[in-house]
Amino acid sequence: MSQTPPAPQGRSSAGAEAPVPRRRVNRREQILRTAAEAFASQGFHNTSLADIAAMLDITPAGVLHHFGSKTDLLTAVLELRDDTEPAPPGDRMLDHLVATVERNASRPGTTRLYAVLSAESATDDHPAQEWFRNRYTVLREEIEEAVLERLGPEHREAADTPGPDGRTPARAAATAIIAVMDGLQVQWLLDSEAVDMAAVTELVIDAVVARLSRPD
Amino acid sequence: MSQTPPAPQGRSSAGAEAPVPRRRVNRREQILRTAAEAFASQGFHNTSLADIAAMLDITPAGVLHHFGSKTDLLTAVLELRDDTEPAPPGDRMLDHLVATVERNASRPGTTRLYAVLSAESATDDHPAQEWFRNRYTVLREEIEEAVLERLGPEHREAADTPGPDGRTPARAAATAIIAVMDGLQVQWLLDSEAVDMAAVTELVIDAVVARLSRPD
DNA sequence: CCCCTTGCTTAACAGATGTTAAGTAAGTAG
DNA sequence: CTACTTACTTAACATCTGTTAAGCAAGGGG
Repeated sequence: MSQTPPAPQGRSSAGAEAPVPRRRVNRREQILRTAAEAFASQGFHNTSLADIAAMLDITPAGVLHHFGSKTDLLTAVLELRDDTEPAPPGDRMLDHLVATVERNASRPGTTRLYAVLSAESATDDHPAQEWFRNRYTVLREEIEEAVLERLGPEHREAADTPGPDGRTPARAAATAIIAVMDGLQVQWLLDSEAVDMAAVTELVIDAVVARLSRPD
Repeated sequence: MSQTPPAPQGRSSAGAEAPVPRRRVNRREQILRTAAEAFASQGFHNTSLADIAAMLDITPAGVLHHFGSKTDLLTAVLELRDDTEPAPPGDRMLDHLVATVERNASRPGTTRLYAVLSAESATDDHPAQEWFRNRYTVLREEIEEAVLERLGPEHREAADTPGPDGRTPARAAATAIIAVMDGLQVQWLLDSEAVDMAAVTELVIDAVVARLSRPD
């Protein structure tokens, strides 16, 4: 399960080293990034504190000194959103989504983190469940708004009118866009040659928006 | 993690029972279904043989008597496709997909099994990785064919012509359709009230096919 | 009646798991 | 120099992990 043997438990190997210059840089963040990497590679349940500790060359207890428990660590990792740029408001957010997907394609680590954890969170009593539930709710609202914006005033009303099930077409479109982005990640992670995430995302956004403009 | 205490390890509780009429029905299948249920609820790594054994009221070793290892169990579970009806060929397969999604919405168990395992399989050295990689490859080919069929002869050629990246529009559409179905499952598992899987799937299929008909 | 197969059990294993408590060494502020 | 804080370590824990080996009870076929 882990990638290295039990780990010799103790700084670097031999003893005649320079005492390591006591980093003043946030050790917390360093651990956080390492943990994120590990969770992305192996999922949450299949990553042990020993794995993470070994990557940092410290002991499991050393990790727990900064975060009280493994669950707390996960929570902190999820909170560490590295959206360098905030999503622009209005319908330009849809372009931003495609750009984000494109950027993700060059960073398998972050991509895997959310792809793996979001699905894992759907299991019983998973500590990240509430976090993802809330994330999807907010995302659906934001993207719905962006879709309405792009449609323009003449189609806006139709797309904003709830159907028989109480859900608006624009909301369905938003749900679809999020779903494509998520689903693509899994396919891409398994076979990156076969999938162009950004192109397919763009295709779906355009297609769905066009569909709301004229239902035929 | 498990749902019951360590499990008293031994058939039913007291001893004065009828000897249990030695089921002749395939015990293997019974175990398989139970394991599928457990993997769906908790994922593969987070499910122990003890969990599965407890649900069957036997010991972990009893489970391993039928399947040599936990990994073998997973493989067997994945092979157990319960597609009651085989997918129809031609463009009617697209309708079949929507019907399948609709049926999935009434069976959270199976839905969760594939949603959770497919994402989990994207982690390092996961035993189900090859299985899912192959599954997606085949699915993409089949759905691409169905999309071309639906487009009709007049648009077929354009959709079947590879773009600059060597991938055909129809293939991109197939990738998109699969991605939506997968992504929807996670959103739905986390918040079934908020998502109508079948409706959104249909929306995307229609929208994407229409888009291939007239690119605007 | 014997033997084989099926379906388990009990026992033991080697190792990993998250977490705790207590101690230690180094830097920092006063 | 002293007191405090930070960042760990060592040690121990209780529990769970998948897996193996050997044995036993029941039913069926001969």
